[in-house]
Amino acid sequence: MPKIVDHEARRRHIAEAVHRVIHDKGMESVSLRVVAAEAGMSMGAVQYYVTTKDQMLLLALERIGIWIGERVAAVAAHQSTPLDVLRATVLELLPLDEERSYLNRIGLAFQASSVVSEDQAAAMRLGLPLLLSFFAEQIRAAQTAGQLAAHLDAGKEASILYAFAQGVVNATLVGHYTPEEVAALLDYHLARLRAG
Amino acid sequence: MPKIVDHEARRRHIAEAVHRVIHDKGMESVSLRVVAAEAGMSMGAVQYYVTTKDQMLLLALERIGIWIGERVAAVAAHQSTPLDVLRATVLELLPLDEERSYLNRIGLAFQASSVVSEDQAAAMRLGLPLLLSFFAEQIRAAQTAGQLAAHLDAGKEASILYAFAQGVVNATLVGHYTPEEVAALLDYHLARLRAG
DNA sequence: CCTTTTGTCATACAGTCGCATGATAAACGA
DNA sequence: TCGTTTATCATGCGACTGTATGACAAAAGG
Repeated sequence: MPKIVDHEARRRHIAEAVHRVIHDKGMESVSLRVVAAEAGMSMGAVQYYVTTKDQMLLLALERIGIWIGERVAAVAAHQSTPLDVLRATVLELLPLDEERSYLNRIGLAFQASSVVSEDQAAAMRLGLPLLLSFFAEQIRAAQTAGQLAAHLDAGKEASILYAFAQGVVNATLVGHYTPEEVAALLDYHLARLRAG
Repeated sequence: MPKIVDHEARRRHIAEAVHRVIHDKGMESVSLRVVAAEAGMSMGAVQYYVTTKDQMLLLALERIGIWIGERVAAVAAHQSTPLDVLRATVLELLPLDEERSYLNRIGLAFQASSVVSEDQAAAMRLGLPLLLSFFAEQIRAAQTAGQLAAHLDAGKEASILYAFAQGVVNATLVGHYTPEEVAALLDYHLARLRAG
């Protein structure tokens, strides 16, 4: 077993163990020992790939950013019109089923954690502009295709759309909305953008 | 000093110490000892008013809900038209200055914590419908006053407005938006609701 | 064969955690 | 005045924390 080890795979394995711990017991119960147990390895092995707890959390944060990005890209690729892309990608970000709830629970935990850790905040800020500019791009494409009103400010609409999604995530995770209500809200908002 | 003590005041004092700890060092570093030190009292004294850590956090959560509610009510009382009320109360919820950032940092921490604690989630769900129905009420009033388009669904608009606010809070606390951008976004959205 | 590298492990360390307990002092009711 | 209640405090307990260290096994290079 020694010598030849796929470091990338090991790191991903650790990151996913962190994800599961955060999802099941919250950020407060993330510890090297707990994560090691969840990953099925000894504490020393975890320490070999991750020297500090902060680094471990940062690894898990980057990993989930990549994961979400891949999911969004995959969903976007299956749509035909810009408006469909927009709607589908926003839906992908909302906690409408178990897997998306899983991602959003972890995301919200890191959101709060980032307020206190500048390293994590910096990692969070990396993905955000990408998503916002992607949204804005789709809005502009939908405008030229006649799917959305031409007078909309694509940049501001993208920001509002993303903020709306994040806010809905918060409310839904504390149990305020059902998936049906969430989808209805999004469609109501998007319909508003169609008419001139 | 013994015997006659204002329990309400003591509890508020403890809750505010919890708030400061959460704001400065995050939810993870909330402990009975740290809070006691922050409150300037011994750990035993804290335990006398709060038997468990979870109870202490719940106290701090309820207290901040009350605080935000009072602030919103106070701001709303100083406005003349329904649309002004709406705009002013949403602005009050956003991290546009140090005090509102303070409140929102703590709020976001509890938002994440509530995902894992059902007690806290229940407390969170108490205030939410009140705010949403208040928003909806103001929207309807603005509609009858001719300030907002009559065809809007007041309930859905209220939900979207609140979700937008929460989402903007998240992004701003991570350092993505400046206060000016936040205010511009809100005004852009509200302006959209004016025209028919 | 021997040495070096790579990976894993158990353990030690000082510190903190939540919670429980018993002592103590101040003010009230009798 | 005396006991009771109210409030505060210091301290102990076992468990857990993040990090550091040294031993050790398996493969690779000489």
